[in-house]
Amino acid sequence: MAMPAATTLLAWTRLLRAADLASQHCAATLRSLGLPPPEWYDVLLAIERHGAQRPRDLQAALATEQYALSRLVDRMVKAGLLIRVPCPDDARGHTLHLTIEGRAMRAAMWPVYAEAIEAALGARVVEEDRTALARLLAPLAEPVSA
Amino acid sequence: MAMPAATTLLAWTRLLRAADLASQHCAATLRSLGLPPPEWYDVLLAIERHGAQRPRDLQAALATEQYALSRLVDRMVKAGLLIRVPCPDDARGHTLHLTIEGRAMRAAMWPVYAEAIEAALGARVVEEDRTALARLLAPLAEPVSA
DNA sequence: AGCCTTTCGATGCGGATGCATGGATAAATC
DNA sequence: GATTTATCCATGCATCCGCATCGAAAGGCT
Repeated sequence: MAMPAATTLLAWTRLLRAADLASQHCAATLRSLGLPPPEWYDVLLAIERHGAQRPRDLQAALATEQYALSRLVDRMVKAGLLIRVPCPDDARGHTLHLTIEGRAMRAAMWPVYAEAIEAALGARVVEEDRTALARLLAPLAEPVSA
Repeated sequence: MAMPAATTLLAWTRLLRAADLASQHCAATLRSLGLPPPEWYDVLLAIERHGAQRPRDLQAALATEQYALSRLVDRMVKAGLLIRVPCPDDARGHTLHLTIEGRAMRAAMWPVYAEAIEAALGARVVEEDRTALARLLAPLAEPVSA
């Protein structure tokens, strides 16, 4: 029942609040322009960068839950941005490919996403402090058990 | 369509990931012991500290959405931790009071919550860095428009 | 007083999440 | 090669969230 240090509590509340505000701002900005939420961008980008992938690989890369990704892919397939192609050497799985529309959507989202990130973070913290922030957050961006 | 600086993107991803991991760890720890989620603690603490309050005050203090708080209070009332008392000078509203059980629940949650925070943050970042982190996150813990 | 605007809090509805589980295939073990 | 175990992905179910909106009561204005 050790009471955490005051600095721990302060850092804790600010960390959670800052991340919440930032992601909210970003999601709201995309939404206000009729664009899909940030997660969609992350999926589209991952596939565009590293080629067609299987769900389990995306799952690891994006640090998302298995069922959450499964349903996210469902929605993106339904929206015509992704297609599921049966995996030749593993009948359990499939690979996820971008459609033309998927590629176009990623391109359309980027300027908006980038602008939102800039507004939420870049424009509010100077370069030097962003570097320090990234360094301090590095250990926290790894799983707790590790 | 300005591309954010590399340091901005790095800080961005780490911020979101760190907060997600931290809050996940905390929620999972409470849940594994059959305790309510962190938001419940925040409500209980706010009322215990500052006395009975109206929803709109809690809403400001906890930075939560109006409808989210409304339903959160519903659940907590149903669980017997809170009661809604009609407001004498404003027939639209009511004040939220802790029950005995509510007080007991807050006390029961604290050691677990504290331990989870310590594990997720306190034990992974030294005092000096926690202070720096809190300072760097300060501007980001304010609404984006401000 | 009578209206208009604002504030307070709840809620219907569609959609997303978390948890657990299921069905199918692949890999390992014997 | 047959049986067990592990992996891959989907899904039923309950809960929770987000958005919009609503009814009721205050507060302002003329």
